[in-house]
Amino acid sequence: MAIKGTGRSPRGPYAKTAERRRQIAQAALEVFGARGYRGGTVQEVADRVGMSQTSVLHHFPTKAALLVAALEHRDAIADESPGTGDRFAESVVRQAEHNEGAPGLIELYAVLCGESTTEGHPARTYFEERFERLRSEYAEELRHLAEAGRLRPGVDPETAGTTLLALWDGIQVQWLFAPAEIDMAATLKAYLDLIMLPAPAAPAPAAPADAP
Amino acid sequence: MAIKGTGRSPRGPYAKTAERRRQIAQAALEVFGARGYRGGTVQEVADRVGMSQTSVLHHFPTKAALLVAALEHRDAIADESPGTGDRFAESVVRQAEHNEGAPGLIELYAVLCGESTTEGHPARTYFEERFERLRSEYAEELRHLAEAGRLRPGVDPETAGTTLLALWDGIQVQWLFAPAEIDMAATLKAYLDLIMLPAPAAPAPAAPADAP
DNA sequence: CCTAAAATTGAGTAGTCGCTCGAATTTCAT
DNA sequence: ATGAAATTCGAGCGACTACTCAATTTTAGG
Repeated sequence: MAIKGTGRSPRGPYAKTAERRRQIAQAALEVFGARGYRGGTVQEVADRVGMSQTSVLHHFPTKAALLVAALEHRDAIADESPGTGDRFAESVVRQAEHNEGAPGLIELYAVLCGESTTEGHPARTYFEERFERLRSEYAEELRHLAEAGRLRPGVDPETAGTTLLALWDGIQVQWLFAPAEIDMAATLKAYLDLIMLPAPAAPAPAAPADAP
Repeated sequence: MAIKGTGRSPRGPYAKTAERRRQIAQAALEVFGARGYRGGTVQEVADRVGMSQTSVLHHFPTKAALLVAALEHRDAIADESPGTGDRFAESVVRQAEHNEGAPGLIELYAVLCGESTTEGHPARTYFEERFERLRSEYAEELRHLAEAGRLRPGVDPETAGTTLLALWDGIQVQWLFAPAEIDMAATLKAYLDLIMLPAPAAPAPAAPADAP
């Protein structure tokens, strides 16, 4: 039998194709980050990879598909699942510091986030789902911290989660306009310090030590 | 001499012109809010006012000028100078509640804020200046509150001002994606309650009143 | 009323964009 | 090697864009 694996007769992609697609996605990330989706062009992406516009559209059939590829590529690079428990605040701050070193990621995020609120924008559902997912992830993490007594009394985990997400997005935009004046990580840390209580210095002793 | 006032011979604008320009600016606000600057068209603005594209460009010579007019029109409608002292927090929350009733203003702001971070965007300096102005306004207001002992110890006025601004912008974006789930005013109030201390119940009596 | 400035408009221009089509070239299992 | 599939590309299409120009209509000062 000449059939190998499933009986699909068409040949698969060539060896270098995966790498080519990654190059295109990276270029799309940079172009849409610098010019927006509506402002960027397929030609510009092609130029950056050094190939023809037609070839780019061979790998990603439409401009919208190119945007989706750019967003997925960004996810693969930027998004790190937040630490839990004690490490939650720490990991949020660390990721903010890390992103500061890759401005292209922040640009893409900020530009498309605003642009995608417009009618019929291909990234709309991406951001809708992302916001809902992150809100519930943050809220759950903060709920655990509250149960552990690490949250300042009166702080609502859902509200604080929404606030943290909004603050993060907002501070990125301000940073893009004035990178010298804005310290993203410090601002996030200040908010987290506000809603969180310091860990007990040591495992709380069952009974206070007697004074001699 | 036939010269009247300053010696300008050309006639001024007609009576209805000011109103026409306001209509155009309002339409531009709606169009750019719903489609963005790059996604919106001059023709669409003209259609909404019910006049030809050429006439719109007679009043505002370029598309960029149309955007500036839309932003200035928004400022005239939306921006209210924040109250001072005790009324600062109150007025921030009130303005958030008020804006919720005019989604077009929030759309324009959110869309253009992100879009204007891109290269050569005509609204870039508008947002640069706006952010810097609001940061210093908020910081100064919070500094006064700190001097009055109304700020929680350890809260830095500059950081809190930047945070408030970032939070406000970020929560607007989340609200645009999920208006049913997000309460902008409540989220802002929760942050303000976190950084502020309640006013002393009454002017501290010099001496406790005697009980008969 | 008259007339010059202001406002409005239809037609048109040059340019750009996403995308298609057919052909040439490269890859790679046989 | 060979040939079919995968990839690349030049040419071009149709639609849309901001903006211009010349001509007409409306306004209002004298």
